[in-house]
Amino acid sequence: MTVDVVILTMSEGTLHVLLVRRGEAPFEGMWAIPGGFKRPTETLDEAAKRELSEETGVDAASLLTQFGAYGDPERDPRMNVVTVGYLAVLRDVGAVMAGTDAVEAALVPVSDVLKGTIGLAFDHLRIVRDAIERVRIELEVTGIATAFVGATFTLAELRSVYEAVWGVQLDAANFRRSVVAEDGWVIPTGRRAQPGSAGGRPAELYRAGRAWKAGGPIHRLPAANRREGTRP
Amino acid sequence: MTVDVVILTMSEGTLHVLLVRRGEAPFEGMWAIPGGFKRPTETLDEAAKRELSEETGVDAASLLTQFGAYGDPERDPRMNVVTVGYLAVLRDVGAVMAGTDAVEAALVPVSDVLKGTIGLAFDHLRIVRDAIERVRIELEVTGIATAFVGATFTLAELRSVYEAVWGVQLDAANFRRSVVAEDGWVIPTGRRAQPGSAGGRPAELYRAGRAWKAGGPIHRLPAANRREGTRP
DNA sequence: TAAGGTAAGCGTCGTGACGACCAGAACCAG
DNA sequence: CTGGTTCTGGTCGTCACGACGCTTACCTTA
Repeated sequence: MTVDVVILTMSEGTLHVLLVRRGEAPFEGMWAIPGGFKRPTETLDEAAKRELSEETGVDAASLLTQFGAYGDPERDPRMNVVTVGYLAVLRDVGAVMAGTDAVEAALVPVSDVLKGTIGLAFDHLRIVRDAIERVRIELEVTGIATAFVGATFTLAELRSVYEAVWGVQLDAANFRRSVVAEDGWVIPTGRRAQPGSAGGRPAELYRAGRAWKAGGPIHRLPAANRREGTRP
Repeated sequence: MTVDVVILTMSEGTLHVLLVRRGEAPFEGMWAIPGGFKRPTETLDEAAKRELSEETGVDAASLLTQFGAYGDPERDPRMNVVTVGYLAVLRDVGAVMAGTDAVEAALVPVSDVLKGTIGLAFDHLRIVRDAIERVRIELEVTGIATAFVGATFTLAELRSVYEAVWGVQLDAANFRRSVVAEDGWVIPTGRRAQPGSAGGRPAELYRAGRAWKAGGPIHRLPAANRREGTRP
C-alpha cells in the first residue's frame, strides 16, 4: 500500500505539477510523483498529508482529495503494490524544493507531461492524467479555484486559473459579474493591486469567501451547449 | 487489500442496495456489502468485476466504477485492511440471491441504511453513503440512468430513476422534452407499453442511444439556482 | 504636460434553456 | 357512456449568460 500525491500549482500562467527524480531502482533517474508507503497506524488521508508535508513543507489538508486507486499487478515490477492517488493544490510552491528524501524536485508544465515529453515512472502518467481530469471537475463543482491563488487576489488572477485548467478563454466582464454577483464568493478588501508593467487600471484585491468551500460560481461550458460538452 | 461493491438497483420505485449477512466474525450476523480480497494476479477492476459476478451472476463491467479507498487502521478489528469501493448499477436483480458464499442476501432500501435503521458492519455505512453520493453525481454527468432500467423502457420509468435517486419531483412534460429533444439519448421502438391497472394512455417504449455513455440530458437543479444547489 | 496604450470595471442587449401550466389524446373501470 | 388516469404536445414567462461596447484609471513615452 502506497500513497502518491499529485501536487498542482499555477506558475507563469500555466498549470504545473511537482515531480521528483527517483534515486533508486526501479526507474532510477526517471521523474515520478512523490509518494510512499502507508504506515499501519495512519489513515490514507493522514499518509497523503504526511507525504505532502515531507515533500513541500506545506500543511494543506483542506485541499487534499483522494481521486483513485491503482492496483494493476504489473504496475510495480518489484512487487504487488496498490497505490491511492491524492490531489493537492497549492497556491505557491516557492521553497518546495526542500524535500527531505527527494533527490531532485521540479515544477513541470502539465502539458509536457500529458504530451509525453517527460516520461514518468510506473503508471504515474495515468495517475497524473486522472488527477488533471479530477481538478477540472473539482474546479467546477467545488470551487477549488481559490486554492491556486494567494490570500488576496485580483479577479484576473482568479480568471487565469479557470482559463489555464480548462484551456478556455473567459470574458473578463462576464466572469467578474458571475463571481461578484452573489455574496460569499469573493470579498473586496478595499485595496488595489499593483498594475503590471504595461500599465492599465489597477485591479481590486479580493479574498475568498466561505462559499468556495461548497461549489464554484463558474461553469465549464455555456449553459447553451453544456449538454454536448462531455461528448467524445 | 479488499474490494467492496455497492450494488444499487431500482425496486418498487425506490433505490435499493444489495446487502449480505455476514456468516463469520467479526460482525457475525450483521449486514454488509459484498466484497473480498483482491488476488495478486488481478487488477482492482477485475477483482470488483469478479466479486460482482460471484454475488449476482451479472457481468456488468461497463457500469462498474470505483469511487473511493478506505484505509482507516481501525476499520477492521482483525488487521490493517485497505478496501477500495466500487459502485455497480443493475437494472433488475431477480435471481441475485444465488450468491456463492453469502449466507443470506437481500435488497434493502437505501433510505433504511442511511437512516441507520439497518446497522452495517465495518465502516460500510460510510462506504454506502459515498456510493449514493457518487451515483447522484454520475446520474447527472455521465447519464447512468439507463443502467437502472431494462433494454426498453418508458419515459416515465426513466424519470422515476431520476426522481428516486435525487429525491426530487420532475415535470413529466419537461422531462420528456429534454430527453427527446436531442438525438442520441433515446430511440423510439415504435411499440407501446402495457398501461397500468389504473388505466391511462399507454406510453411509448424507447431504447437507450449512444449518447448516454458520455453525459446525461437531465440536470439535478434548475439552471436558475444550480449555483446554490451544493451549498450546505 | 499631453497623448496614446492597456487593463479593469460597468451597462445593455439578445438568445436560449427551462420550469410552470394547460389542453388534448389514449386507455381503463364501472 | 362517464369519469379517472396517464401520456403527449404546446405556450409562456423568467432568467442565466455570452457578446460587445463604453468608461475609468493608471502606465509609458514624447
